[in-house]
Amino acid sequence: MDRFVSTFTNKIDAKGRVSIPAPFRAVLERDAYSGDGGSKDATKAGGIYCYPSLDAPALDAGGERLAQKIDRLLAGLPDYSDERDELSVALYGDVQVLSIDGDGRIVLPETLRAHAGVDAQITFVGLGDKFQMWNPERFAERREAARAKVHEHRRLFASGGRQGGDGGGGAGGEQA
Amino acid sequence: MDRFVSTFTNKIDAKGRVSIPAPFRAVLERDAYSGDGGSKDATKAGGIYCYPSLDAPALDAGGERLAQKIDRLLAGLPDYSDERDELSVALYGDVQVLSIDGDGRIVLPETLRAHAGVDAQITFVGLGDKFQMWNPERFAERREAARAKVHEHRRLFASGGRQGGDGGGGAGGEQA
DNA sequence: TGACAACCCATATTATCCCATGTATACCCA
DNA sequence: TGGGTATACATGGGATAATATGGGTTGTCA
Repeated sequence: MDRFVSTFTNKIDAKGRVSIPAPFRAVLERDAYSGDGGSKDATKAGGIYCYPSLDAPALDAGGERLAQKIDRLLAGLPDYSDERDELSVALYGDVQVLSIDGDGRIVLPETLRAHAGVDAQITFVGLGDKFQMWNPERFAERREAARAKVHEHRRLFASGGRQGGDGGGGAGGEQA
Repeated sequence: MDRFVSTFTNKIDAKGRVSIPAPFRAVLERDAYSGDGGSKDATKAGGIYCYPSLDAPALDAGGERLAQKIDRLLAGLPDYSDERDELSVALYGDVQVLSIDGDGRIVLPETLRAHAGVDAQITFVGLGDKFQMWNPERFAERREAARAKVHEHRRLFASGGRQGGDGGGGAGGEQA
């Protein structure tokens, strides 16, 4: 199963266009082909779902698999519950379907750019099922925080067998 | 089960390329073949997952098995939780998928080289499930520190007898 | 007709592939 | 056992393809 991994920083040009990192594009294409019955239509394969992150100044995006995941998430909540209504609005309400042009670029609408606080450059961050788009400076902070947290909690999930080298490497961690 | 063992030091050429030590390459290939249903696709078999070590100026790397380890780690967390997003950033976001060319080499991106502080040469250190890449001088220091520490703790687990303190380092046939 | 979006093309930079070389190790044969 | 050869590996360089990015042109809708 393909995942979105790594981070890439690309430019936003005068027209508001951004290149999707090629590895992400590859994941999206495979996703679209396998997701529905194999329509090779570029328009279909080229669309990504994008919406403001609920809890961060960033944008969440992904392909068919992400959309289906949201569906399943909502399906799990009871009909007519307040929670479901709110979540539906929050998730579906702000979703934009962005088409990818022949050169692998999308155009970010002003509302989305505002939410992420991006201007000249934008950072793509792979998160497995989806990816996020960040203002590069803000992401740097976020990344540090995340690394600190993993470092802090590492022993919690290190239980499942000797969590590899950092356990072993831990013997030598005293520099740095 | 194959493991990464020993240490090797190779050169980084003008283009940023490094040869993966042949024994490590062999482990990676077997890993990729056994990991998924036997796709002999070179692209698949040729990729290694690499990310900055959390607590050392080094790079962690491995094959499919390492990737699956990360997946399992995240699979336990609920979708769309803050915690999951945060861990995803540190785990997926920092990972780079480096493809191995026909000559068994990878290209280390500038960001990774910076984190490890490597320039002309780089030391590969086998750690079982994964391996690390170090600046040769720094690794020499770390290894001394690790040996000292092992020696210090030796009596704690010395009951078993065959506790060859070498760790992996000492066994290593340094080359180059 | 004007603004905006989709499309097409040009280009520089970067990564990927392919081939050549030197060297150390393993192998073979006398 | 010694000499010679073959093989595998690390490494360097050049050619080629992919990618990101800038600019222009056409089409579309208000």
